[in-house]
Amino acid sequence: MITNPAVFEEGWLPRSLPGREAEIKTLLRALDRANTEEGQADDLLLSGPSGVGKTTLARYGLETVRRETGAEISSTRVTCLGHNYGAILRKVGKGLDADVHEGTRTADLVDELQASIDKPAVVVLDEGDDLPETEVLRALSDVSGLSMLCICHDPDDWLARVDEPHRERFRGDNHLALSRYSVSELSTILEARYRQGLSQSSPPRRRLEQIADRAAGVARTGIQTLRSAAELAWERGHDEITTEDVEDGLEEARHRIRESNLRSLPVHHHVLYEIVRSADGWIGGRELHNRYERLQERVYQNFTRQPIGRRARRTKLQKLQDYDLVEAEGQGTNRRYRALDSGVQSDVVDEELLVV
DNA sequence: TATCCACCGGAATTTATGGAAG
DNA sequence: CTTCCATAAATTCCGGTGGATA
Repeated sequence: MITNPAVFEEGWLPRSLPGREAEIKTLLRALDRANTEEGQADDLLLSGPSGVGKTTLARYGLETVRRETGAEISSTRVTCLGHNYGAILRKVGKGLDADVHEGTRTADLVDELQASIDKPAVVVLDEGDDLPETEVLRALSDVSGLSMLCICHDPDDWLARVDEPHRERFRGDNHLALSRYSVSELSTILEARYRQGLSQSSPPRRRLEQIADRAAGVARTGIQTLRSAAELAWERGHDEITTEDVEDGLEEARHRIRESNLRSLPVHHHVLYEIVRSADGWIGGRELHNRYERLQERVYQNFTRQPIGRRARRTKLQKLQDYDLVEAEGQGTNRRYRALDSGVQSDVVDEELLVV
């Protein structure tokens, strides 16, 4: 039975990060430069697939350097997704308690930031893949005492969009590329969560390894699977988590993650997703577009948004793949799509509207 | 085999929108 | 208020690819 649900929450900060020793060392060295005469930490790029602990590592590093060196470093985390230059800088300002308010002009934001900084500050720019312009990086790097910790999925793609002079700041030791965990590492992580969130007794290592293996080294999936599996074991009256609990727990965990992914997307994605899902199996590009065009008038009359063209639809379909909602295979005219979990359905687009 | 057609996705270009300036 | 501007989103354009047809 789960005694401490907080252990399985997204924002839980563990006491240690097994399997990330080398990365922590590099991270702490970069942050520790705030304690030198420069009074500013090194800029850093943190990259890796989703769910492997990029955000957690950043938080851990900041906590640790504050605790171990007694350094006064202020920090704030900003999610870049869907925000522009002004919005991001305002969030940074508010996060660092700068004198930034409604009336502050965008042009004055950098000055306000500079004026309010009296000790080293670190801005964590999360979800950096969608950071639209490099203008934000340029502006923030102009502020002395302030450094950036950028988080993204694909470092090559991210670096390619950063202009040349800034690119060098995020290379070599200033780029930490996190990979998925090994089964042994993730098992150790799960063991700690088990002890803190479930029961004092040590769980069977084999079961934890099974979860780690099924989660393919993705910590978020593994932790959520452990949570669901434990709940299922309790409901089913088992003393211990069984293989079956793990398999069903994995499904539940994936289902939850996908539902929350779909909810975060706008209307067009929902329309396309529901068309793919209603196909009940693979659907070719040609038929997908035909259905969209046949249904668009009816489906979109409930929304302010207008239907989009074919090229834009492909972009949305790519996003659905990135969000683990749809898979695609084949090239050219051969390409086809399929919903990964047909149980995940949109609460925005009514499936009744899709009936041909 | 040669030719045509449709789809994919990168890149360039245009359009829409929201905020700031006058 | 209107005009101007910056940015994100959508469209247009195009080379690559694969299936169909003769």
